[in-house]
Amino acid sequence: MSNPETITNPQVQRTHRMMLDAARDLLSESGPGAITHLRVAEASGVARATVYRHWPNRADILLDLLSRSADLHLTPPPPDLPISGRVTALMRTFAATLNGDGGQILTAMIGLAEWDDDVFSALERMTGRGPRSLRDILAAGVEDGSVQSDTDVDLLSDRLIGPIYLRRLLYHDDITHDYVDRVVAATLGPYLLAKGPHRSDVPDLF
Amino acid sequence: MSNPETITNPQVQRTHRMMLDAARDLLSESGPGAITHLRVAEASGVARATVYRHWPNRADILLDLLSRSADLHLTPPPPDLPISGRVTALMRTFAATLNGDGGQILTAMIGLAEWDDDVFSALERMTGRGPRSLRDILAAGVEDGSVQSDTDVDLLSDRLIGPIYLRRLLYHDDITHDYVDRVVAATLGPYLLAKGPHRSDVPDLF
DNA sequence: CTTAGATGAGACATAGTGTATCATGTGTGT
DNA sequence: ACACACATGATACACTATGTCTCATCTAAG
Repeated sequence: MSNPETITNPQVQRTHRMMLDAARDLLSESGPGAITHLRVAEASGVARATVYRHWPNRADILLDLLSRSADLHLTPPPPDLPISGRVTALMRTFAATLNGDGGQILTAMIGLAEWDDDVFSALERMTGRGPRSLRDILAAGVEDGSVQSDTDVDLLSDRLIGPIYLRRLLYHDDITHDYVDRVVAATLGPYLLAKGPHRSDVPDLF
Repeated sequence: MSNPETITNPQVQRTHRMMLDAARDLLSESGPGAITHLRVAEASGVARATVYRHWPNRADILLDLLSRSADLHLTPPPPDLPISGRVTALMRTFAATLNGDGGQILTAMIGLAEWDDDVFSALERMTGRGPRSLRDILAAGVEDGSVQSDTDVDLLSDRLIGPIYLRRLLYHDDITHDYVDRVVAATLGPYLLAKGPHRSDVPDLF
């Protein structure tokens, strides 16, 4: 039961999904405070003890929800795009996740993670230290000479992602494509080396 | 009782402070989940009903704690420093707040703010949309010609603060002076116009 | 000294936690 | 088809916390 991936028993899968669906509804309707074993049991029609059997702690329910709904394992953009295009594409996808349910669950977990080490490590596993893909793209840029060679890739990644999180977590604003584009242009721009025709605008990917 | 500032009754002030002290201890020892009316009452020796009389909701206790302990109304640095120095000084002060108790309470409140509008507006009031002082400094820089005239001050402020929050909220890393300095150098640097001898390093203020 | 207001003490109904037991139902392998 | 393993349902229990209420007592201010 601890490894939901390896469960084949259809009975278990059925109840698990029923409870998760109920939990998802509770979350979007009334927030994370509404996610209790009791309410999930009542909302899903499952016995209360069964909810405890699937998730011993409340945080585990949220964790389970996040790992499913929030697609934080971002699909890497096509490598034939120029670096700036790949970075923009990745960050727009990331922004879309934050704008949706994922952002809500993520916010709740960031609060929980402050005092619960289990939640923190799970969170770290999912968010990564800034999406790894982003740093991979930047490193590839350094490799092929389109990004300055002395670039601190980790710091640049933080500087790209930081404003996005800030806007979502503290301002509660939707992260628009325009905002992403302006952050990328201002932050990544100075590190780009002219390779082919220089384009200050970003490709219209979506 | 709703306006703690206007209370003159020493009896009320006494019990209020006793409860706040107990709440502060509970928070740093066991996290925000430990802050319940019951525990605050027990830890402070005050009647349980009195705790409810001072703060109807749990979030109000955290709110009260944050508004006192977290010095988010940052003292503006001396105006005789160059812009880069003032920005660095302000951000180091800000980082120090986030590294301390303020960061812990802030994180808890960010989680609560997602579903509680009262908490959100209180949070917004305290954090501002990025510390106002920072944008004031940047605007002053544009004014006196030491920062490029076409600078988007709001965006630049986000890009300066974003990585700081990111490191604190998601990585749980202490925000070092070195980190602040590198963010400022990389982010603010390109917008600075040479005025007097250019210094890429930052003043050693602390 | 008197009075308004705050606190202390305790009761009450309700919600949620975490564990335990036992009967019943479901899936899997023989 | 059958038996066994296992998950679930139902229920009970002790415990913690919420939120409201009442009334006696204490404190501060006029």
